[in-house]
Amino acid sequence: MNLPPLVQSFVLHFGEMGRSWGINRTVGQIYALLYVSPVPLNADQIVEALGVSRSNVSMGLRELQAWNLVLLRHIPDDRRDHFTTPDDVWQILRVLAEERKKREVDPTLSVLRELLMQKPGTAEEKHAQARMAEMHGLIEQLTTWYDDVKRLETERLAALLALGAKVTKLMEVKDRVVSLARPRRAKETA
Amino acid sequence: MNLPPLVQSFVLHFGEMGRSWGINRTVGQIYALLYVSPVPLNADQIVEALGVSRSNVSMGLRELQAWNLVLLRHIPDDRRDHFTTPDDVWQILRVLAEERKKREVDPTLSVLRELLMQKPGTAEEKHAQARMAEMHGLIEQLTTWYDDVKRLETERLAALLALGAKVTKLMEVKDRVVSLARPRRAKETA
DNA sequence: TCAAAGTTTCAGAAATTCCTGAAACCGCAG
DNA sequence: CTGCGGTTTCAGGAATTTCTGAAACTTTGA
Repeated sequence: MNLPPLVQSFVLHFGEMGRSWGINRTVGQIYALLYVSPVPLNADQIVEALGVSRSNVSMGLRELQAWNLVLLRHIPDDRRDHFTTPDDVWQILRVLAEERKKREVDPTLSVLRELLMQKPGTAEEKHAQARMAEMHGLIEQLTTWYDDVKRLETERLAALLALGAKVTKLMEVKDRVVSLARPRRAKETA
Repeated sequence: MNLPPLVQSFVLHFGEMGRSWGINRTVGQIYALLYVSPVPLNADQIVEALGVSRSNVSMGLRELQAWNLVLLRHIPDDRRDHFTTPDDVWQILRVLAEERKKREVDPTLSVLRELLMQKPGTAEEKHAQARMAEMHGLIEQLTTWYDDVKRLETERLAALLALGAKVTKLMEVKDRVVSLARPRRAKETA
């Protein structure tokens, strides 16, 4: 591996991190390299930079494409494919969230749904099913929220983030306003 | 493996899922089993239920404890340790988020911070550092938000979730109210 | 149509991770 | 102290994943 030290540390870290992250070392390194590179790179340049085999790079790039984490760039007068990462980090975040959901959450959700359809035989199964229902409910809430939020433009999303827990303040205010606006009845909170 | 079919499917699914999830098959299975079990189980019962070796179960339980995903339960007049999962799914969610952050995000954040302190030599390094700064900024925003939100009680958190993207509506309302309340100057949005 | 440049596939070698059985360990009751 | 019920550790074999080099395939320009 022949890279400026700063870049090298970054690349190596991503390689290791990839592990706890569902992608392999090489894939992590390729991504990191493309992420910090000022220009799109072709496969051979990646081979050169990382010191891994050509085929390994090829497979890595395929995987990153499957994750929608790299883009193909055509350089004029060069037949070879060149690769970059999307450069807006928010965009990257969205892609990442979407892909992980697809891989880690959706399959579980569908298994749960299926199991919840079945008739429990024993009391034990009944209990198990109740627990599964709890899990299913939570995951469904989370994904609904996510589907909702992911549609926001970046600017609004950022604003929301910045607000953080203070949103609850906003909610309190709203509740108060609402209950002022119409005569108080029993405990009702919109 | 000798389990009611419903439970078995669930357990097997978690075993497979564990893969894309940073834990190994056995650990996933143990967790799933404890999650749906109506009573705390001891190690031998787990061995029996899953058909894996005693030592494998022992290691699995250790790992789950490291993740704070299982609880030790003492059953009167029984020397053996019994295990369950926390039963509030929201609680589980919190633990999970916390642990994953600790493992997947914090190390990256600290590497980034370190690399950002260094003086870039070449122009290439300078660009790389700028990219790292972007990434660092985003991650920091996200973790700040997370730290903020994780402190909310479950009820509020759920309310927030339910609101979903509608929060932005709330924000718009607020902006309008604020700008009504005081005389309009230049473009200022609190 | 062919050759050259580039890319992908794939079988098996290398590396890593997971799992097991045996042995060591621990705490306690007798 | 000793034996027992119980738990943990660990070396090495099994299984899985990752990586490589060679061969096959594709595209393009002449």
